Amino acid sequence: MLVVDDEPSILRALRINLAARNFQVSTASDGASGLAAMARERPDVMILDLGLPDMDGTEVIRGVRGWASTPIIVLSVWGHESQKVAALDAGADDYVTKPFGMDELLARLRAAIRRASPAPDEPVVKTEDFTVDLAAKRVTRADGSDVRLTPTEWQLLEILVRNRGRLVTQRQLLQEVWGPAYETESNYLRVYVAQLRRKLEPEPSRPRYLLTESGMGYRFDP
Amino acid sequence: MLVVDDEPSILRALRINLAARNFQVSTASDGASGLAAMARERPDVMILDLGLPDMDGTEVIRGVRGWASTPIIVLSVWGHESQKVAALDAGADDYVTKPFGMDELLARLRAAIRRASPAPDEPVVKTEDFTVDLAAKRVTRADGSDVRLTPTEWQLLEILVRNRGRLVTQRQLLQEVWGPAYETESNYLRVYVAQLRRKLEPEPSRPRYLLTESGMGYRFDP
DNA sequence: CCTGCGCGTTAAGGTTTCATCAAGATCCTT
DNA sequence: AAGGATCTTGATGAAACCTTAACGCGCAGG
Repeated sequence: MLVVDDEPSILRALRINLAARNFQVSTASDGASGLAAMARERPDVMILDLGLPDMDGTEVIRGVRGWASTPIIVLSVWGHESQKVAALDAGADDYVTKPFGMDELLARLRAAIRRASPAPDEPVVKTEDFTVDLAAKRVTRADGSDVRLTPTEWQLLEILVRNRGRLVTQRQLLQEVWGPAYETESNYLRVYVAQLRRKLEPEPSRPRYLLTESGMGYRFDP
Repeated sequence: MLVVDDEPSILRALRINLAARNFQVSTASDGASGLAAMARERPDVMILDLGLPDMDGTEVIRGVRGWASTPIIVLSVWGHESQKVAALDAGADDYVTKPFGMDELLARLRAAIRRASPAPDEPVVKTEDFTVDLAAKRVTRADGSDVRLTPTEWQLLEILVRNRGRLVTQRQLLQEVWGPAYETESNYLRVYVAQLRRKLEPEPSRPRYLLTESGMGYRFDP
């Protein structure tokens, strides 16, 4: 996170408060060095005071918007409404007037960050023989062909893949796929694990990825 | 655009000003009808007054955020800072205190809309048999002829194409096309997917692009 | 050696889900 | 106000899926 402000007191207050929330804070005290820091460090958010000594705040905003869509929160002493409009239309994401409450600023920061990171990238798990894409709900064999999985098969595989390398107990599997009432129906597991092996393993009767831990549960080993 | 406020004077002022800017405005005067209107009309932005007669404003925000990421701008008389924090953390995008300047509100609206419609990464998707142009809302067959799609057909196709390669659950499709109240009407999907196939697939009864994943949803595979 | 247990495998039945068609209801335009 | 397009709704046969039961195998303990 980058804070650009020419008042040392504000800079200090922000640095302390933000650092206390585990934000990585860097600072700049004029527009030019702010833009330079922006290019150098690529922060997640920029907090920008409009009253800078060297250049107009909207110029800084435009300078950033030319190449990045990083959220910009503008900070400013109470000015004319047209100033807010200019800053927002230049590409700012939010506008807070000083004096401001730290809690409000933090909340607006969270909102800006939340908006900017919409894609919690789901992992793609690869093995030598197939690839599991959790986001697309898709399994592809090494030769490129798709594997057709039924809903239950997919649920089961998903749990095992999300816990890859770890042993998952029969109880947990049954509970998450079939519900708490089926905790003891380990028959279901045998049937469905066998189906998954038939579809995924190069040698279904000698499993390499979907391993049985006798008496306990199953493990997916990539 | 949807405005939810219980003060008729504000409602009128906003309606006039927004309509003058060529916004399509619809209104609601309490939380419940606001949520209903949201589901029914799918506006691009929601302007929400926190002081509603029937329910807490943050509840409305959460109600929307449960299924949509439509920008929400909160309007409120000056209150305690914690109110702002609560609204923003519930999922609001911006917070404006009354009395407010119309120009500022409009600028914040523009900012919210700008953020919500990010640069479409790949607005044209091609297959061997047809081309979908998301920006122009147009589908062209390989021989150059246009495909006529009804609004509902287009909405459905758009979601599938935007998520190309990924499985989209029935739930998500129903929610985004027909609204959260239709989550279980999977009949609609069958009818409309069949229509899309009839218009796009070379062999409608043996789909190549619009694939069914039984029990889970549909997938567009280019 | 026999027995019991856990696991793998297979297949049949019953149920759910899907594709397709068509008729009414509704919306929109003329 | 009529007509066409579009959207709902219901019914039907077909396909996919889930459940269940039966049987074989290997292994440990009696």
